[in-house]
Amino acid sequence: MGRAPCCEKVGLNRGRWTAEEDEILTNYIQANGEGSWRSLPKNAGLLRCGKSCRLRWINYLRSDLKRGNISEQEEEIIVNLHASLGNRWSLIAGHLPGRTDNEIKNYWNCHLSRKLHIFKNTSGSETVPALAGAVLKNQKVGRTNRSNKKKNKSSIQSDQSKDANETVPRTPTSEKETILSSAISCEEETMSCKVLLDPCPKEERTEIWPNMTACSDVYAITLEDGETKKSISMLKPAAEEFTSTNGDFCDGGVQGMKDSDINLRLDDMIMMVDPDPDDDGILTFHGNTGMCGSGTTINMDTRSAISSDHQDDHNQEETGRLGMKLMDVSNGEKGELISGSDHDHHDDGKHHDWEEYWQLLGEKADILSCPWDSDNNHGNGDSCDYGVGTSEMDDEKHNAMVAWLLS
DNA sequence: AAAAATGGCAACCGCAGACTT
DNA sequence: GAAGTCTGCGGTTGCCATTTT
Repeated sequence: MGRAPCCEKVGLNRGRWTAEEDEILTNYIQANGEGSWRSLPKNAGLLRCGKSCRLRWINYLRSDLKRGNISEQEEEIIVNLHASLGNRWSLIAGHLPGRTDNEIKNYWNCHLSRKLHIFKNTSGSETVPALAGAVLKNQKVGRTNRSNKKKNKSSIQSDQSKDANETVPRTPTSEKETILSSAISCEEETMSCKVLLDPCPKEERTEIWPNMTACSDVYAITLEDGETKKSISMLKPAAEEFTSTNGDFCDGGVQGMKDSDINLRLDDMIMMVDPDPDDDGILTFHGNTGMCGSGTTINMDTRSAISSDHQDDHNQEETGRLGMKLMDVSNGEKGELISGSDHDHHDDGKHHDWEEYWQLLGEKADILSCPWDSDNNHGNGDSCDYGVGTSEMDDEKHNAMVAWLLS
């Protein structure tokens, strides 16, 4: 069935609203209330599309709108909510009284995504935090040069369509989102895991890890279980520290980071995530964009932690903890327990084949449709022989990996 | 001083779910 | 249950002001 147009566009005004139109619309809504947008223009005597009227009212004329710049507190809320909600601007706006989804969306596209872009570019090519990349990738924005856009509209459009093929869907529906952001899902939704960008006040960082004075950023994983909320902070070392003692951080660790830090983090994570290892560790993992934000860090830290903490004793208890239950996210059927024991870093010096693991994971979880089987995602062996390129590992793969490590 | 680039905001478009007939 | 309509959402584009070259 073809969708009928919302209105006849012939003979209607478009573009900027005049003060007179604003007044007519305001007066009409004050007298008759909101709603019936389709018939409103006709009844009010406006030569506008109903949708246009609604948009004008919601985004500009409503009396309860807050004017002025977005405050730091509001920005923090936006960043945090975006980390957990993604581009659901209306939901985010719901937490910011007086702000509209359009306003927040514009603010994000103009300010925050640029900040993240800068963050990305100043973090070093080898240690690009996936957050910036993920955000930009998910949004597919990255404000382009308007002039160039005008000049090269056709080429830009072809590039966009190309991007669309290479990146995640631009607006996941709830179902799609379940698949995308919860590439790994567990039996029941009893907890959710979110990674928030830098929600930890700077002064608290030194309290958490006083020997990490050069930390440039803190990420936090927030676990929510009904009313309770637990947070785990993840530190991102300053760029200059983000190298290993021998050039291979997987084996050598990270300068400026002590093993105790790393182990503490993993232990904390395990305790937080799975306080009772005997249960099935029922968890659900959400928030792909946010989680991607700490991609490099978490990836590196947890691997390092595993290699230092668990490489010598992959006993059943530990691997049981690290195992996960998967379900087919597309049909809701439960999957079988997959243990990570065969894919970890063993003390024979060999790194077992993660690619096999991911393949298995994909089969079990029915997430093969996720676009992470690019050759670019295959480990090159230079930086780490886990079969997964660190900076190139894509979001879904990364999410799944972290979820696996956490669960 | 002029042109180009950039920033910021407002508005439009198309899609999809909810609702109605 | 199907068809039609309404509404809301997110992505994109247009326009204008400001800044940079």
